[in-house]
Amino acid sequence: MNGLLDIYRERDLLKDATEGADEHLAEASRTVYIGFDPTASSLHLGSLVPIMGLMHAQRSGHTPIALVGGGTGLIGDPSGRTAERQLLTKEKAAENAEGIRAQLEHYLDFEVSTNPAMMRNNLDWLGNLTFVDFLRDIGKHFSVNQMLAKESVKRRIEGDDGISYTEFSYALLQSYDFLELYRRDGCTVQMGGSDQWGNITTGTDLVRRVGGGKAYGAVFPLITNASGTKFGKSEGSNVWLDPERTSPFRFYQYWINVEDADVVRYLKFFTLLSMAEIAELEDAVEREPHRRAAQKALAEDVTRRLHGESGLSGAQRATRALFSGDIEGLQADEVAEVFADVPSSEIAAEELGGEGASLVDLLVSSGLASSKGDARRSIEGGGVYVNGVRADSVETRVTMNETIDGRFVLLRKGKKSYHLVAVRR
RNA sequence: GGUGGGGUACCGAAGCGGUCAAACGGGGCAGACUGUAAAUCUGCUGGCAUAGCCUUCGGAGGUUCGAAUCCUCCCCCCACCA
Repeated sequence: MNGLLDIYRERDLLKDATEGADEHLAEASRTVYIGFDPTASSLHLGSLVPIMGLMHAQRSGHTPIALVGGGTGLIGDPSGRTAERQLLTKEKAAENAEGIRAQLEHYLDFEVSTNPAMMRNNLDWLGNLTFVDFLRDIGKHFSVNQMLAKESVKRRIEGDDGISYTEFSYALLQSYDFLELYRRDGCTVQMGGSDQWGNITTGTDLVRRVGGGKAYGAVFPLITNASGTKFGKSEGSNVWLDPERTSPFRFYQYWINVEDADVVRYLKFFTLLSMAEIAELEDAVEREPHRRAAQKALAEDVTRRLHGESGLSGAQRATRALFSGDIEGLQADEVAEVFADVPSSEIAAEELGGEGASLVDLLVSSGLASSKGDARRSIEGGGVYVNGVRADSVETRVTMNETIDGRFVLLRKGKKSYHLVAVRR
């Protein structure tokens, strides 16, 4: 029997696992959990590996639990803050949990009768926990000596930054989560990113000591880029799963732009394509890299899963129009449709009358430039296009003559940043 | 509480009375080359009314013709000691 961990291994998704986890997961259907941080109402790409981990687990017959840290999220990382830390209200935490659940539904099945996915919020038990109870029931079972030996703690103590008591205690709270899930849902396995290894093993210890049962842990590798930049960031900001925050078009583009050196690993991580299919794509990267078959397959699969067939086709239409066709030939209606996904703003028709509006101002108001100076520098560097035509002067003004059917002006900065200005009458 | 070392632009890090909007590296943005890739090369990277002006070097005062640089007080961080 092929266990869950073998599936992870095959896809390079397993960094480490506790003793006996292999057999435990191969023998029978188990309940496994991963924690997600609910500081925002949306997850981003950093959570995609754990999500895929749960997805594989459910597909192999296990019951996945997504735990949102409504309680632990409150104390998270206290360093580097000067402003008063705004505590999440219970309502806000619940609201964020709802948003996260909606996103997880694209990956996990909450309805299936045999092993439906579940959501839990640790605020349910941490919220009522008193400090004294915590010290008596949980703290008692931890040895400070052992905790100091944990890699994550040791590094902080030896480093220049030190570690606060709050953060030091974080591992205990996370361990307590595991214990609660073990008691409530019979959960025996916790998974997470490799940075969670210390917290996870601390949890398995607690379950053994207090719960009297066996518990296991497994961690996924940290995802890196071949070029050393941060995975999951596009132009410096997070790529979100929420279409309101990251449009399907941008999401699709993120994957299309994955470099050759990463694409095969990402196919293993983020799609369910078989190893044979991936091997074929790997071969294609080798033989005819310019076709970028692997990037396209990756972008297609990942976008379809999250944004559905219509989200995918919209993204592809926009991509075709932007990168292979010339937009000059498009009708206004087509422009509107194709760029539905692209950031847009409005401008009053009067502003384009007569002399028109200055391109510099438009770049600033559209957000393509952060200041007028920035806008000027971009134009001087030859990186700004109006309706696909390079702007050659910082004095350029945009008038009604430049609009597409009097309805739109398409601004572009560099190769990939677009902004559609709609004319309001 | 004591002693010592620090707080400089997105990050790291120079500068230690004028030539400082502040070296250098990283990151970011743009251009060239390409395959919407990587690597490489080039330019830019506080704001504005851009040959000029304004606001920045933890905070507030002060000395000086002139301060990131000197003085005073305060705040914060780190290490060691208690």
